[in-house]
Amino acid sequence: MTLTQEQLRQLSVPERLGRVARQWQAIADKELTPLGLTYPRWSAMWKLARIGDGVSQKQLAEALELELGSLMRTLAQLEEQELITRKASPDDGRAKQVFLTNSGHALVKKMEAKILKVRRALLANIEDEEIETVKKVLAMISYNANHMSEAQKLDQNNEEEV
Amino acid sequence: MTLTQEQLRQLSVPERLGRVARQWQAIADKELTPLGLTYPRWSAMWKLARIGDGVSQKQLAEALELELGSLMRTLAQLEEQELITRKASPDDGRAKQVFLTNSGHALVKKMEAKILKVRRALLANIEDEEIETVKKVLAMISYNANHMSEAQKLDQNNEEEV
DNA sequence: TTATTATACTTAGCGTGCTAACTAAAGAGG
DNA sequence: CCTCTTTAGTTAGCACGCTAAGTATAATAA
Repeated sequence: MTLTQEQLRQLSVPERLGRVARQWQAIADKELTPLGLTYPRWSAMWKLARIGDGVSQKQLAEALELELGSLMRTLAQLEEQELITRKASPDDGRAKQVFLTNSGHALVKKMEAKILKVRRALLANIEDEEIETVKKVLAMISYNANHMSEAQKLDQNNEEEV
Repeated sequence: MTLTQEQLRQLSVPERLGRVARQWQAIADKELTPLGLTYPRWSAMWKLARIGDGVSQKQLAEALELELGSLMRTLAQLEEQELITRKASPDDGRAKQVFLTNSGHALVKKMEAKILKVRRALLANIEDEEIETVKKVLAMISYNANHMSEAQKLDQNNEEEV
C-alpha cells in the first residue's frame, strides 16, 4: 500500500517537517556515502567552508543551530577522517579553532555538485517563490519558538499578543 | 550571542527543516510532559484516535509515515502506560490490532487543547495562505523523494524531466 | 498439497540531537 | 589580589528513527 498524494498531506505540520527532513537527509546520505560522509558531517564541513576557517567550535555550533554537545561527536569523526583539525585558540585558552585540512577543502568542492543535485531533484516542480515562502515561514516558526521559550511562556493566555 | 532574524535564514532548507521540527517537538514535549507523554507518543495516539481503533500496527506506521520498526518501541511504551492495547487480529494471524484504552481516550481529549496551543503560538504572525503553501511544498518534496528512490535514480542526468 | 514468496511483527544495533554534569579558562566585582 | 559567575569544551546517557536480521503467518505457484 503506497500513500497517495492526498494522504501525504494528512500529517500535521510538525510531523511533516520531521518526515521531510529525514527524507532529505537520507537521500543526501546516499549521495555522499561514496565520499565517506553522512549528512551531519557534510553539513558541518559545508558550513565551516562558508563561514571561514578558524572559527571556534561554539561559533560553528551556533551557525548550525546545534548544541555544542551535539557537534562534538561529528567534529571528532571529521578529525578522525583528517578532514578537519582543531587547534587551541591563541586568544582564548578555553576555545579551539576548527580548520579544514587540504583533504577537507578538496572534499567540499566535490560535495557541492552532489548537494545541488539533491536539492534540484527534491525541489522539482516547485516555484522559486514558493520556496521563498517556505524559508520565510520556517524562519518565522524558529523565531517564534526562540521567543517563546524565553519570555512569554505558553502558560499565560496571551492570545491577543500572538 | 543570539542569532538574528537574518541569520536564522542562513541554514539550508534541509537544515532548517530539521531544526524547526526539533524545536516544535521540543516545545510540544514540554507541554505534554505533565501528561506523561513525549512527542512521538502523543503523535501516535493522536493519529490512532483519528484513523480509528483497531487498525494494525503496520497501518498505523503507514499513517504516521514511520517504519514499523520505529513504531514498535513507542507502542510498547504506550502499552506499558496502559494507554493502548494490542490484540491479535482475528482475520490475520500475523497482525495485531491497536486500540486506545479508556485512559487513552481520555488523554487524547486532554491533548487536543495543548497541541492547538503550541500550534497557535508557533504559527503566530504567519498567514493561513502561507501555511497552506508550506504544507503543499512539503508534500511535494515528500512526493519527489518517494518518486526518486524508486524509479529515476539521481545518477542519471535527467534534468529535462525534473 | 507442497514449495516459494510476501507480509506483519519483533528485536538489536547504529547515528544523531538533546540534556546534564564536569573541567578549565575568562571575566566581573569586591 | 581573590571570589563568583560566565563561558568553551568535554563526556555520558537518553530518546527516536533507521536498517538489518529473524520468526511466524499468509498468499501464491507448481
